[in-house]
Amino acid sequence: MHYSRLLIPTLKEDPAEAEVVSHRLLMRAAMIRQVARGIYDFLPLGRRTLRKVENIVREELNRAGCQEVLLPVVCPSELWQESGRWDIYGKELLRIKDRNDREFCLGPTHEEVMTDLVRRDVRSYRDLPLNLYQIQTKFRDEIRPRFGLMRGREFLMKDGYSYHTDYEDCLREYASMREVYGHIFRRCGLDFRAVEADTGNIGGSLSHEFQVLAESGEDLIVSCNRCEYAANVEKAEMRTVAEPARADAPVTEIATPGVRTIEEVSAFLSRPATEFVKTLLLVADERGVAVLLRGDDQLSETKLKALLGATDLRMAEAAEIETLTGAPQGFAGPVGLALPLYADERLRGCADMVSGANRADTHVTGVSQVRDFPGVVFANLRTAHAGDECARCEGGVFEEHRGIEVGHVFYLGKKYSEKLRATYLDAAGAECVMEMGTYGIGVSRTMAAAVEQNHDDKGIIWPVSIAPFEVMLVPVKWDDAASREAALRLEADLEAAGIEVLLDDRDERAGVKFNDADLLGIPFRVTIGPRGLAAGKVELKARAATAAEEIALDGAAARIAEVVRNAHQELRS
RNA sequence: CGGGGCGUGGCGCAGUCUGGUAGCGCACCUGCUUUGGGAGCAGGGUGUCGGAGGUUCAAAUCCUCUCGCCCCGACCA
Repeated sequence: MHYSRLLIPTLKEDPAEAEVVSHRLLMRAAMIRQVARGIYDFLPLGRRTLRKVENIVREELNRAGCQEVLLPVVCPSELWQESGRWDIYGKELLRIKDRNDREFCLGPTHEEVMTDLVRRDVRSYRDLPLNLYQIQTKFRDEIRPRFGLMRGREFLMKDGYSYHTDYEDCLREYASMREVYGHIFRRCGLDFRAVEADTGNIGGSLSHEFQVLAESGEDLIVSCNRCEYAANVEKAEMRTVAEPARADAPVTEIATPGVRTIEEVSAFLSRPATEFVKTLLLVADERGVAVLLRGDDQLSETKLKALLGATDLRMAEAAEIETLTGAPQGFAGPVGLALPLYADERLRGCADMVSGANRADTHVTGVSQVRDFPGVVFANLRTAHAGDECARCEGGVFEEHRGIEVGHVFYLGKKYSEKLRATYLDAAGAECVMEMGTYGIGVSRTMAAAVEQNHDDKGIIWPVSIAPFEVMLVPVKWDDAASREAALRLEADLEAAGIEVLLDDRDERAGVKFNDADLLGIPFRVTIGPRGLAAGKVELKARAATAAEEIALDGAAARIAEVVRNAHQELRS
């Protein structure tokens, strides 16, 4: 392919709105353009990379026995009414009406539609198991789209759903998908972790997220340095290490006018945050509860929600706090608080702590758990951090990473199949509800994650498996007949060898070509110039490498093709 | 939804406070010179100043409304 024939309007300057590396570089390298908030065009190069990711996904899934289908973008509300999600999904679900005033939504996920397909056409246990997937544009009207392709409203997603006769078979498929996802992301050249995750609103009880490690990631995860355990910090199970108990002290009230936050009170009293009981007021399914944490810990709402079995959980508003505690925000404490109390394990048996007094402008010191607030339910409620001890092994310690969630696998059970009556007849002729699993991959997000992980200050460094082209030919003097001839021949030879080649046939200065080549990030660059040709040589440089290698023009195509194949091979091992 | 910011040529921005002929850099077009890491000179085209309304002799600039985009928060596959 010749550069001048492709639409590649690279940008010399950073677009003002791009915050993160992938957004900036994908824009500058002319792979994407924003059309509206969270909605993007894919230009030719971007389309090619997206297609590469798609094809890796497709190949690996097909190999694992999954079948590709294509479901509609516009989905009738009836199915969503049936599952009950029409009313609970909220504003993220973009709802539209047709000319007859019938309600539809743009599919943000397709459990309903896929299950509808299956329930209509699958009758017998003989037809199961079944794993169907599609690669299709999704729309979620996110409150706050950001970071380019990382959190768009419209995005390309692979979503798959599996149907089984029983739990064991569903778990087998779940494990298989987990493994396949590993192959997929390895082939995409990504450094990632499969982490245990919360199942959120989708429901179900078993879930792994595939997190690409990157500073710009929106998720925080911990992984054990000793065993395989890795989890979202919201979910991670860690040990509570016993602290040396401090001596009891009498409860003493202290005037703290206008001093509210842990930081403020800590500074005011000159005592560390570790000696504070932080009291948070929340509303769980319309019911007020108080959660106690050590001053320096953060609540994991995920863990609390799981503990309470609540479907709706939110922080109390200022007015509600006054009603619940009798004091303005910033002065709540466990002593004498007439609410259900849930405390993080770390507070078990603590003594001589500081907390709010449930009275305006007043705190108390000398609070002891056993003596002053014995009636609490203890649980692991705090967010995990680096340095916490792993609960799954002996002696392991957590490391902390930021991650970009590019894939998830969920065991769903019968949540949707029951509501939508997806049933089959077993060998005995009895009607049974199917077991389900659901498996997603953010295809466009994976593309962004790859850039987050593979770039330098000059541009993108695509892993060869998802690069828009494998080799870029850069004749530094396009108007030099010998250079041109050598470049065209090399292009033909490489293409004959099945290599995807981008030939920069622009009549530009060398500097411009090199800079664009670095920006586009095509993994191998071959520089062709009069200087080298005089000696029968061209220059081969890996985008990721600093040094170039001189190779003989004679046999160059074979040599380059080999290097490219090796690079592919490395991602498969 | 709350807080903050920004909309001026394709891109990046100045000009707005203090109203008075709409600018700069890059890109683009033409010519000459140049040519292995974003060339030089000369010439050229490019704008409903996001939109609507208002104030004024006069509005990019002041006022009101509105739309879009970005950031922070709440929220969330």
